[in-house]
Amino acid sequence: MERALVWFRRDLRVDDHAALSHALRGARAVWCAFVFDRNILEPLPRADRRVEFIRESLVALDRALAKLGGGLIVLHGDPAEAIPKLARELEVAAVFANHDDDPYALARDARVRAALAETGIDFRSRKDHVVLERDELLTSSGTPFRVFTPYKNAWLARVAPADVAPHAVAEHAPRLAPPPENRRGVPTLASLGFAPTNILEHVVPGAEGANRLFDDFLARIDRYADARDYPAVKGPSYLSVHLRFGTVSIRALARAAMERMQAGSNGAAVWLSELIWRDFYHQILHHYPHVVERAFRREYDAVQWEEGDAAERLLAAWRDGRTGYPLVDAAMRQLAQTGYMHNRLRMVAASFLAKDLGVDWRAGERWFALALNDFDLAANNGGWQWAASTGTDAQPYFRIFNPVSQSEKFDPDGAFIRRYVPELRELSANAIHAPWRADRDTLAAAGVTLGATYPEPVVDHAAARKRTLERYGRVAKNEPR
DNA sequence: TGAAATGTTGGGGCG
DNA sequence: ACGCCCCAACATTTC
Repeated sequence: MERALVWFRRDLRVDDHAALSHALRGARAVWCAFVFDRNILEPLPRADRRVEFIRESLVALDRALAKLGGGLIVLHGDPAEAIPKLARELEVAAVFANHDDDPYALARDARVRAALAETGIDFRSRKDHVVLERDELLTSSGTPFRVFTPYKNAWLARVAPADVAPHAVAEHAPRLAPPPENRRGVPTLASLGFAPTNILEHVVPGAEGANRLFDDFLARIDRYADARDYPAVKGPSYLSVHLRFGTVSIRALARAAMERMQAGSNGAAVWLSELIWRDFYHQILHHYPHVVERAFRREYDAVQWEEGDAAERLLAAWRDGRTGYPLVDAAMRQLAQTGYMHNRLRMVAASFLAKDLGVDWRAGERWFALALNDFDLAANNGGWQWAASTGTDAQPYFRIFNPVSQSEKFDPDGAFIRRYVPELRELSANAIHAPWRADRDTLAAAGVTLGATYPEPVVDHAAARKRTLERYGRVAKNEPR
């Protein structure tokens, strides 16, 4: 093949890149392109941290490609038009891309493929974003795994070094072609119609940002198992946003985790499980796309969630971090302020919305989808369905988090709460988890007035718990399965 | 990748 | 010394 085009989407790096490696090995001249997808950008609020992360990561990607003699062509429009147009202009024989199994992306790629085919251009896509995808790992009877633990065991038994070996790029780099003169440069945020955000205060974009985090994490991965549940502690890798946009390769992470696990690190084993959860939810989305709209366990589509103004007010209080439950509020404010939320808190916040407020989990899922820098449809949907007990391998519906005991367990001295709910800063560890239980003097001494400086609890947990047991119990009785 | 309700046990205070 | 009660601590079951 003489000429090829690599279309970057959620894989904004040069190293260990399946489509790029494949194209470089198959063609004499290879161009690289990214499209700011109008269909995705248009409905977004005019300030979105992800758009800024992507833009900055593209600048880094362009620089990395330029160092190898190439560069990045960045377009703005509908990919189904922009990619075929560019491919014809460059007279390539094929467009290479990595799989993206989100429903929108599948439809988009089908349109691109069809439009390319009109002028005889191939569309070739490869697995890149997960270690095992689609039908690669099935039960012995040939059905998809629906429960995590057997999936994980099969995954560990099945994944060989070859599955996580890097896709070579550097040695074929001389085949990279520089962008045409009129196609140079990454558009500014303003020219895309977006305002700057605060993401650069929290995240270093691009492969360099990912590598820094990864180095930092490898130095403490052995402590991951013990540290990961405490939001005030630096336990997690914080790599999720980089995994989402492919500024780091999943294979590089899995490789390191497997090596350290074999060397006896329990922390590495637990962290690898989290990477396997990611593969698990991606194959769930592939096999059961109805989860995007409905419960994985269809009988739970019949759950009667709270509705009307009261439900809207509860949802707004949850979203804005003013439920009166300090850990929940701290979590929701961390999300709004930084675009990140600690994983333990995602479970606490999701459980609170579905099982304390009785609000349809899909409303929470939508908010997370807007606010999370690392938002990934498969993982976000899986996590929400798990928390709402409607999902695959979900917790039983009667398992209901107590937001106060979760707080006492996982933020024992209240350090995390104080960081994001500063109006409670002066409360002692005894009082901070449930300020409404503290006596008048304690609150006054800390400058707290419930209902004025900090909300009263929007619901009573014990009563909410009973309502939730009834809400789900009706379904479980009516439609056993 | 719970929590609450209920049951059991055992130590200590006390008459 | 003994029975009785209380209740914390732990275990089991129930949701």
